[in-house]
This record gives sequence, structure tokens and C-alpha cells, in this order.
Amino acid sequence: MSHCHTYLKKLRDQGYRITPQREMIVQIIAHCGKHMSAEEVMEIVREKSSSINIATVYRTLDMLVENGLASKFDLGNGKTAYATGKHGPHIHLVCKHCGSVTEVSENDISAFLERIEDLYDFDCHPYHFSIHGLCGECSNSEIS
Amino acid sequence: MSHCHTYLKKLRDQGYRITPQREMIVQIIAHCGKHMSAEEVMEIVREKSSSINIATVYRTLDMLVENGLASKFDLGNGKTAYATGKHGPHIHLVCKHCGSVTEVSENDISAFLERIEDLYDFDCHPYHFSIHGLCGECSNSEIS
DNA sequence: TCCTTTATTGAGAATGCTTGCAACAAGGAA
DNA sequence: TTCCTTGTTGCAAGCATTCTCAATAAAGGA
Repeated sequence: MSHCHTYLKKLRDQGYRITPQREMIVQIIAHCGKHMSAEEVMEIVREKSSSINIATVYRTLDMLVENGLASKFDLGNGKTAYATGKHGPHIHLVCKHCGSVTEVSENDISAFLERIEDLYDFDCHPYHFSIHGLCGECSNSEIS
Repeated sequence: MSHCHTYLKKLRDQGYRITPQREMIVQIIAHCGKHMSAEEVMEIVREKSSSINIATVYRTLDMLVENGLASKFDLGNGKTAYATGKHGPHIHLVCKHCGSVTEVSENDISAFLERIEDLYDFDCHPYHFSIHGLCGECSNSEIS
């Protein structure tokens, strides 16, 4: 069912081994519509009466992000959220007061960035941006 | 000397108490041109042969950020950097490979955001954005 | 100058996440 | 099907940061 198998195939094609832990984690975040933290993934794992170490959850989620199968973003309160289905650059608007997250869709990004004032149209009153990526030097050198 | 006193006065005017710890921390980051981590602030404190608890360093730095006297940004490797002198929105470009940080000056922000492709002119190959601020709801309600 | 109020500090526990390493197991080769 | 190589896992320790709470000390008032 769903895109789980696509995800797993993609990983296998990249040379990753498919373990029961990875299958379960991929299934969980692929089926859950919203973004979730590593701890939330753990809770669902526990409900299924199996056990995966939290380090493995983090490692698997980060691996999915590395391979463009999921995205990861800082919620600003010391916690990190993960979600599937986003590729390429995308933007999360995080409220530092209530923690709400608004996602700017891939189609809207260009329009969104055209003018900084547009932020207010998104009800976002910014105080800080971070853009994570590779600098010129690093994107020139070969990185696995 | 320098803007230390301006900073301290601003804090006092806001109702904060001026403690020796706060004076020392403000002096350190106001005099140090570059951005620094809480741990780097601690090292300088130790060189001055006094001692401040690390929790106090974090609390003071965060207080400066809250009051617009400093900025704070995620270096992407689990560490956080602080720097004085920036007000309003500003952008840090963080390389996930080498950790280098490029700052987009306040004057350049609008131009920078005009088109997402401009990122490449900054030698930034993006994979993720976060914009931290207040959502509409929270910026309407009164927040201290 | 001394008192009182209340913000601030230090200490240590707690949280969220990462890392090092030995044991284990996926997946290709024989 | 069995074996071997090497990627993965679990565990425990480590790191950066935050939180709780009792003790302390700014700063204003008497």
C-alpha cells in the first residue's frame, strides 16, 4: 500500500540495506500526513509492540532527509520535525510563540520570495532566517 | 567604552537588573566582532578568572536576542551562535558540509530575496529554509 | 543606610539529539 | 543454502541547551 515500497526501493537502489527497523519507520512517516518528531515516531513504534532504539530512529530519519525522501526542520524550541513528500527547497514558517508551522508550497516559493514584504501576507512577522545548504566550495568538491 | 553602556542602559530601561554577570557577558559579545557560541563566551569569562554558570550565559544571550540587542542562529550542527549589532530580519547562509556562515547584509536582503535563483550568486545551494517569527495570531495578541 | 521585594543566579537534573563501538544481520557471491 | 563482507543496530556515554528550585542580591523606598 501507498508509496512505502517506492521509498524502500529507492533506498535499496542507493545501496542501503532494508532492515525491519527502516521498513517500519518509513511506513510510519509515509502514512502520517503531518510532520512528526522522532519521539512521536517512537510512540507509534511502541504501540506496535516492537522496539527500535531512538538512535536508529534519528539515523533513519536523517538518512531519508539526505536522500530527499523527507524533510527536516527546526521547530525553534529545541525540537526537530520530520515529514515525507517534499523535495527540493521548501520553506517552513515557524511561530516562536505558539510553535505553529505554516508550510509554503513548492509552487509558491518563487512568488513568496519575490518581496520580503510578502511575508506579512503569510501572517509571518519574521525575526530570523536560516538557509541551510552547501556553500560554493563544498558543492564543487565531491560529497557522497 | 564602546556600545556596552548603551546596551546596559537599554536593558535597565526595560526593567532588567544589571548584574556583574550580565555586564561581563554584554561586554564580551559587544567587543568581539564575530559571532560566538555560549561555550566561547564561557572561555573568555574563564580567562578573566571569574566564573559564571553556563546557564546564566545562555539566559543572558537569549535575553539580548529577545530585546533585539543580539541575533541568534542555528549553525546546523547542533550548535547555536550569537552576535550583537543586528536588528530586524537578517539571513545567515549555513553550509551543511563545512559549517561556514555567510551573512546577507540588511541592505541586500530585498535584492537577495527577489528571486530564489539569486541564492546561487551567493554560492549557496539550498536544501532548506526556516523563517522564524511570529504568526498573525500571536503578533496580534499582546506578548511581553 | 538599612529593608523589602522580587528578579537573577548557580547547581544539578532533565531533555533532545549525536556518537563510538562491539555485536548483529542484510544481501551478494560461491 | 551457506558464507562473507560490511552496513546497521543497540547501548551507553557525551554534548548542547533548558528547566527547576532554593539561595542570593539588585534596586527602589523608608
